[in-house]
Amino acid sequence: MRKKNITLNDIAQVLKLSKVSVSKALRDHADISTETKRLVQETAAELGYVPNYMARNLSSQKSNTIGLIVPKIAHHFFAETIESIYREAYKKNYEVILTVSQEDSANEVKHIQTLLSMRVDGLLVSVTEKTQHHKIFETVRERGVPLVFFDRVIQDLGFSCVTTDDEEGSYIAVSHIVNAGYKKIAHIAGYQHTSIGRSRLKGFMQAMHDFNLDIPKEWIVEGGFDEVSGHRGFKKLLKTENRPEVVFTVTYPVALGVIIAAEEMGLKIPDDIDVISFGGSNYNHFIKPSLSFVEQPVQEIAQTAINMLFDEMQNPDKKPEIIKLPTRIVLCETCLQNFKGELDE
Amino acid sequence: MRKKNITLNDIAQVLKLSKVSVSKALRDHADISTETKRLVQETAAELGYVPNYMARNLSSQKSNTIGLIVPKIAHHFFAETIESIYREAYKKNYEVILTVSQEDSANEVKHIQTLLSMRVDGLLVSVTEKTQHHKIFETVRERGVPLVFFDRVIQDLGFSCVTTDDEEGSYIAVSHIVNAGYKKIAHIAGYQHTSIGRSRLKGFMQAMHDFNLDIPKEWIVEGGFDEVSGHRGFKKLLKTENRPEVVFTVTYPVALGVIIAAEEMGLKIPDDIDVISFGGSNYNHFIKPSLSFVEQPVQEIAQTAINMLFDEMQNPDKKPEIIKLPTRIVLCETCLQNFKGELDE
DNA sequence: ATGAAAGCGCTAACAG
DNA sequence: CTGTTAGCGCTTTCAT
Repeated sequence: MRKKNITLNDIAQVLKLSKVSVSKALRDHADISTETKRLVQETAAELGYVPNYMARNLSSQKSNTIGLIVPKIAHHFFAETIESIYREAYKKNYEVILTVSQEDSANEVKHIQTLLSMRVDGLLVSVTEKTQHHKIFETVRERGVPLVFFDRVIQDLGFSCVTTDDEEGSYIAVSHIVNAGYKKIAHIAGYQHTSIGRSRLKGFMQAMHDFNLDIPKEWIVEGGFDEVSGHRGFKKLLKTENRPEVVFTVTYPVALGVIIAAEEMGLKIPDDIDVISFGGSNYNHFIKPSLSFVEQPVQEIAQTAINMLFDEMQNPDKKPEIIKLPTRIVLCETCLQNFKGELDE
Repeated sequence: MRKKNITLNDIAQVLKLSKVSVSKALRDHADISTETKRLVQETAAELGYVPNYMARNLSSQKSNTIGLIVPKIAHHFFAETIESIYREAYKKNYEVILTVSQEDSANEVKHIQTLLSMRVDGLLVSVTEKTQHHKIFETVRERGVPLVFFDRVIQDLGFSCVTTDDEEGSYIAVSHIVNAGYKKIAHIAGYQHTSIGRSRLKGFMQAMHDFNLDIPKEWIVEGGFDEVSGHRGFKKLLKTENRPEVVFTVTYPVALGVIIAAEEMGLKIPDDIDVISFGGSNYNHFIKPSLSFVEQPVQEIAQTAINMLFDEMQNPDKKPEIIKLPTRIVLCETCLQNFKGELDE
């Protein structure tokens, strides 16, 4: 027995106006007298009028929504990013349609199609750790829907990208590790078909090279971005004869995997083996030992990405930009120093 | 220079069919011959046709979306719940529109209005810790939009509710604490205008009563659900002469606040004062000491809630149900026992 | 098996 | 300032 929805016409009839005037009044259009506006607003409220966005959007040819695609939610970086994006979008009176690919690129494709069908005004995407086929993004390009990649990006597609300066971040991490007195440094890296996997490894290599440090092949292990990958990677790493003194992980969850693996193997962190990670977590203070890490500018990434998207929505001919935001290192209980008494000077 | 969107008509013209037939063919309607269907699907793909959901929904009077409102995302319970809800919705080919109230009931109202405007087919909501005015929910009722509350619910509004069995969970927690040998038990409780705040306190009181334990007034501190509240609550609790031996917190983040406060005061957990919480976290294994806690059936809540919602969407006259899902206790490094050598038997 | 007509609720363009 | 006329792209009867 659901009540029929009130429409513009219903209000118009009550007030003996045309629905156009009502529509205008409701949207505070300059055409309408203050008096009529008041009247319309009042009766709309009385009748419990709820505008129908589907109709509004269909006729105005814009949806006032942006589509957001992330690989997962229950992850510090994405949870924070999503919250920031929602906040920014609300400020500009946009609605966000969030979809979760669950690290599955088939889902990703499906979601982009859905979002296109919904006629979102723009797209914000962070790709899965498996995304390889770029055909769907060409479709997006063809439809002329503005898109901005963030964090996990695909650079050569002609879309704007906002990321952490991953390369520099890794470089900073290695510099710090070296300063702490280590020479035998391993890297549990991300998949090399992903942007962050590649850039973080690249910064690592560059730094190692600049510091004249050896990089035995076994000290670089490639994998995903989650705990399981960290666990697996660490075990693999410790199988070799030539053990590293410290492990730099591509993400925080990977470092967590390392902690578990180390515990299983009876290794104490940071005494037996030390750890530092790319990316932190809001509960890092609570874990023992709390990890030193390269901090990503989470808020800034979200804000920059959505602002760029809005820019492109307003100006479709805007040239795509690649933006890399700087990191800083946060020191906690790991990788403090390895001098066992010797001083830095 | 964005390309014009392909419509049904475009396909129809190419194929010299009517748009009706094309529409039917695309939706695999029984009216259409297999041959024509194939033809239509092919050219649709060729032309890069993307259906316009706004138009489809406007004309079919349903949106195939459900609205989801949560107080925050970056919180273990909600992050997990949201992921589950998305998964379930995708299975049934529904899209989810997530909105975040940020614990602000004005936002909550605004979001519900937006969601109603979007003509979502159903609503899934967990209210803010401040929600007091229920007028908006009456609006939802009047519009006949199915709604299911989950976790943070409002019971007396005639909507279905799915929650943890909070009362029982608290009871179990206290039972366990007593078994561990404690008698002086405090509770950092949630706001008493919230469902979970009330139920968790109620279970606590009942258990204390059944075990014939004293509850000095100062041992019950009321507040919010976040770290800050825990921190504040603990400090307040420890000001009294008569210190409790153990603190039972209304949420996991509150327990984290307690940990910080205890650390600041130089108190060791669990030796100087012990802690147990309602609700856990996926990183609990990593913190020291890892907390024992009452585990909420996160997945089940999400699944039950969304299934009930789908039921109500299909059968609008279905009676609302109140469902409480059982908890279990998870023992980690706190609240293990307080016998200092004495055995349990 | 196919299509013509009507309409979902709204906004835009143009007149008065 | 107010209203008329046309759609937006699709689905739903109801004919044929």
